[in-house]
Amino acid sequence: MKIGELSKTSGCSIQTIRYYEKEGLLSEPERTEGNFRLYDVTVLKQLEFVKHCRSLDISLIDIKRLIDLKNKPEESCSSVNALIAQQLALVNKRMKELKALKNELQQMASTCNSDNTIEGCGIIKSLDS
Amino acid sequence: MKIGELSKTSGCSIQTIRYYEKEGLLSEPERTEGNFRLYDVTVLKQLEFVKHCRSLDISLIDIKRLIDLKNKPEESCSSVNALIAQQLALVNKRMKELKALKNELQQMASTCNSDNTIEGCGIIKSLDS
DNA sequence: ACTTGACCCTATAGTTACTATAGGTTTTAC
DNA sequence: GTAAAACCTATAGTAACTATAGGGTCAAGT
Repeated sequence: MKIGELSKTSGCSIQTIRYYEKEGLLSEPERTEGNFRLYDVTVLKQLEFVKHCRSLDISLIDIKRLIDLKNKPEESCSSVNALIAQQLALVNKRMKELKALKNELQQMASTCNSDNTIEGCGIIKSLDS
Repeated sequence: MKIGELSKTSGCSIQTIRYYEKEGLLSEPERTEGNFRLYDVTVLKQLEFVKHCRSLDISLIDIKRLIDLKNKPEESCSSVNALIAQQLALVNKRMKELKALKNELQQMASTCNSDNTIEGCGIIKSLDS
């Protein structure tokens, strides 16, 4: 199939597919005589793998590491485990930050309506402090 | 004070200060004869305002809006309120995503150790599916 | 055979909020 | 007087794309 079809079946934009290829996340496809990319089914699996990783917010560099690891099936999977653990730590950290954020924003929102002008606006006041 | 001192007292890097100035978040300071920026205390307050907003993950564009609103004290503060509400919605959305993420990552991490090779690694398997 | 439109190609710029660098000028301390 | 520290502007780099410009290819219809 050509890139347009791959884009439709995978849900990735054409530019993203080309970008992933350039970054080494997808193997380089055959080309037609006219230089069009020509894919077989295996690339679809590669792309799904990348998409799944991205949906977990794993960075492209880490995805590349995972792909390299996949290609060494006899090695220890402890590095895979470490990578996921690290990702989890990142998510946990971000969640904490977001909770604090949410609290402050909610509190700010609740102080808004003393009167209706910016001069008396509690939100601006708390941002100023 | 010069930019180095402002940087130290505010905790913002020198480049960031210059960047904020370029983006119109700080008023342009006086200059010495030798073209060095010369700040008075009011800029420190402006900078604190920006920092506080950034700590709430408010985008620079939105901070600029807030600053513009601050300068119209007689107007209605409903736009301020809307901006904060929107920010809160954004945070809530991101928190939901992160929770889902965390769940999947935790589940993946727990499937790791069937044997110790990548070939049998449950994490890679779940990423493949 | 020719044209039209859909599809494809590469290369480059834009996005956000900074950080880092290069290459130069000014000030301060000795 | 000179050397170091601090400052200046302009530009490039970061992540993970998206969008655009300016072209080439291919299939269908006339």
